[in-house]
Amino acid sequence: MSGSGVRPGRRRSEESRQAILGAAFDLLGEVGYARLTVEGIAARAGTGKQTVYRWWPGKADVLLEAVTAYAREHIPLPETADRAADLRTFLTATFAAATPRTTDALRALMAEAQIDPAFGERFRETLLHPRREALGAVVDRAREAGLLAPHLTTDTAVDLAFGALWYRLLATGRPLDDELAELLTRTLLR
Amino acid sequence: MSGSGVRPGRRRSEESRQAILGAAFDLLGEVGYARLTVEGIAARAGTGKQTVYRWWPGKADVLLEAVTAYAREHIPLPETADRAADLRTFLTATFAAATPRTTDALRALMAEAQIDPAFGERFRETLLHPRREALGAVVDRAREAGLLAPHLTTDTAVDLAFGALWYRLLATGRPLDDELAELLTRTLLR
Amino acid sequence: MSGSGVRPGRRRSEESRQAILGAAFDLLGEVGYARLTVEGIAARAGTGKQTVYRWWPGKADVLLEAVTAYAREHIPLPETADRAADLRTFLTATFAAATPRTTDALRALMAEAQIDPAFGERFRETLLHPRREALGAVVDRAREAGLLAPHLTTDTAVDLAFGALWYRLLATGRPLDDELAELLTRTLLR
Amino acid sequence: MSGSGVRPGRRRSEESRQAILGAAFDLLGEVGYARLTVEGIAARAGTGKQTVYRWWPGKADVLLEAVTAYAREHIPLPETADRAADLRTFLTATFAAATPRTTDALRALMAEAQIDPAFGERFRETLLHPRREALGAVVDRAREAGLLAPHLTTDTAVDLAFGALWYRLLATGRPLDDELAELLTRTLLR
DNA sequence: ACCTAACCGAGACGGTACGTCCTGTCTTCCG
DNA sequence: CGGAAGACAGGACGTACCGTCTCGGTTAGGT
Repeated sequence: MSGSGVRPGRRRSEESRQAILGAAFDLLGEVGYARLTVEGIAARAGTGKQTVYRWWPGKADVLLEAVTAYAREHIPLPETADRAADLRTFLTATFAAATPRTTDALRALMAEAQIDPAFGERFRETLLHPRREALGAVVDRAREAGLLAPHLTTDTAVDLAFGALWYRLLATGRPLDDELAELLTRTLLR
Repeated sequence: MSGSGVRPGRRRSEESRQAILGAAFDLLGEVGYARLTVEGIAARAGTGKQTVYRWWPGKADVLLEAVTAYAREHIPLPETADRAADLRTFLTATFAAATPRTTDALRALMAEAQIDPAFGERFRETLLHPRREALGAVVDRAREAGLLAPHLTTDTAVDLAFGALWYRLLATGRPLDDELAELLTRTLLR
Repeated sequence: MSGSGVRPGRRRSEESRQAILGAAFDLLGEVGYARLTVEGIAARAGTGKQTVYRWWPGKADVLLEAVTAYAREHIPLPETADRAADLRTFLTATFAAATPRTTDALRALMAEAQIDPAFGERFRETLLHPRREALGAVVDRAREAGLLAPHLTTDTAVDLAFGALWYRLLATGRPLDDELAELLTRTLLR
Repeated sequence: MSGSGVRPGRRRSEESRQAILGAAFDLLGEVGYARLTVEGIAARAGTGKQTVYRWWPGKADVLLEAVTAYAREHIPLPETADRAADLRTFLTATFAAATPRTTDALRALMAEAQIDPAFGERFRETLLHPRREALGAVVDRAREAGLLAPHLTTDTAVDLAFGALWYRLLATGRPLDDELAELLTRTLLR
């Protein structure tokens, strides 16, 4: 019997998984990434340290999972007849997802990606590339309609948009608002 | 005048200072920022740990000093009659300064700035702001000549240029080449 | 019943405990107390420093445990009909336990007890008091038989005996031999 | 030939010497021997560290000088016709010199003597031996008068007296009072 | 009056060890 | 057999002192 993929033993506790993701996110807001520890996450979640290490390589990957789940839910991929508006909509929605809490997480993840190359790879694969693909699709549709500025390739256009986004996130703290979305749209399209 | 600035006691050792900056830079290349330690820097430099901590808060500030010294020496501020060419020249020189070794240091510093807010403040003050000021001056002179794209403010233009620079540095690894400098120039100036 | 004393989690490693006690004792003989360090003990024992600090407050307490174990095993409490002989026997056995290696440890412990009052309290409670009690019992039995010198109380007699012992240990280096045991016996009893 | 020991140059500052001895003694009382540091002594005395190290090997030797000066001044060597009374007088005066402040210093010195063998040698030579000589002289005069207990040598008698003294100082904290002086006199003389 | 020598306070230097914190792994018992 | 509890080996942290080495400046002969 035992059948298909059903293995013996206790199943992974969905409750623990949620508790760990939540604890990591909460603690990040409370103490900051520098003082966020796996021990602290486990303690807050009411689990053992091993339960964290069993499912994630370290604290950064816990946050990464928390953030990607959030992004998957909150950022749509617009596809209407007005391809210029689609771009503006995408950027506005992307910026709107950058709440103070997700902002903290994103900055921490980008930092960790610089420090730990192996995590950097996972970070790019899991979060950065999918976002590039999404924006790239919107930009491509604009180009097909002849709206893209002629000296820009898709990749470079994406670099400019996400460059501005991350630069404000990481370096200046200037807001990710509708004004920036509008400005980027005009810069990329014309 | 004023005087009295002469304090008693042994002077700071310039030899140790140089040895520490050099050791930090070398070790960063050899083992990466994650495994760069103050202990390691001191050992390599042939100094005591306390001599590092006496003059710098931590390993990030050592690297910051090493990098700012480099930037001060290698990036000129062009001021010719051709204000469009000045922008292209500035960006090209900036990108050319991003050698593999300085690139590693910059990525580490930006990462540390996210993780340690106090260092972040010093990083912005010491490295980011001066670079923004420099590019801002070049952009301003272009605007005075009516060359800047009309929908761009100086700050936003700087955001776009440095955004692209840092995004490629931190996220994609795409090259900082003359092509990018040319493209940015055309995007900003129109 | 028996109550709940069973906790989850890994048990204390008896192997590490023994290794630490042994390493401390060996290193004391090799380098002396001044250059005996917790780091050295842990390294020699093949454990982490934290495993020492988890169970002992510092290097002195490690030695104290090693010495008390030794004393417990090697010094009997004689109780025969000849109460004068009992005293002589007790002193002789006590002196015989002062091998070069235990002597080193005892001198270090007495020194540390002077320097660190909190350790001093533990030292008295763990090693000094029990030894006083033991000798006190022998002296008491002698007094009940009318053998004790009339002007001596039990406490004072004990002070004289242990005073001579420790003074030779700490100050003069003169031997703790049978002659001293005999002489103390005659001085205390008569 | 030239003159004996007359050298050119600035003379040793008696003021600094006194300030250092006083600072060491005061700080010992305030913070205890464990937290007494050469840096602290120099700072309190208003001198440089080098001035301490120029004249003393370390903090223990500073205290040793302070204590021996005290002993030299306060403990007489009685020499009357009543040789039994002389012994009692000597012990009483010795015990009286053990004020709380000198007691702290003596305990610290004996501790340091165990830990640092080189200092131990200086300690014995400077403080312990002279005191033994003094008591030995008194005991010898008693023996010449036929007053010493017959089974005691001079050395052993001195061991018993100083043994009780140091044992109470280091181990039990019981008082060094006239009762102990009287009791030792009776025990040694018979 | 200058020279040279030894001292002085101050404080940076190369080092060592401290005691703490966290990592990632490993037992142990419970459900 | 997953999971909590928690001990384990390892290693960096930032601090405190050690004893030494410059500094500029003072105080004394010797010439």
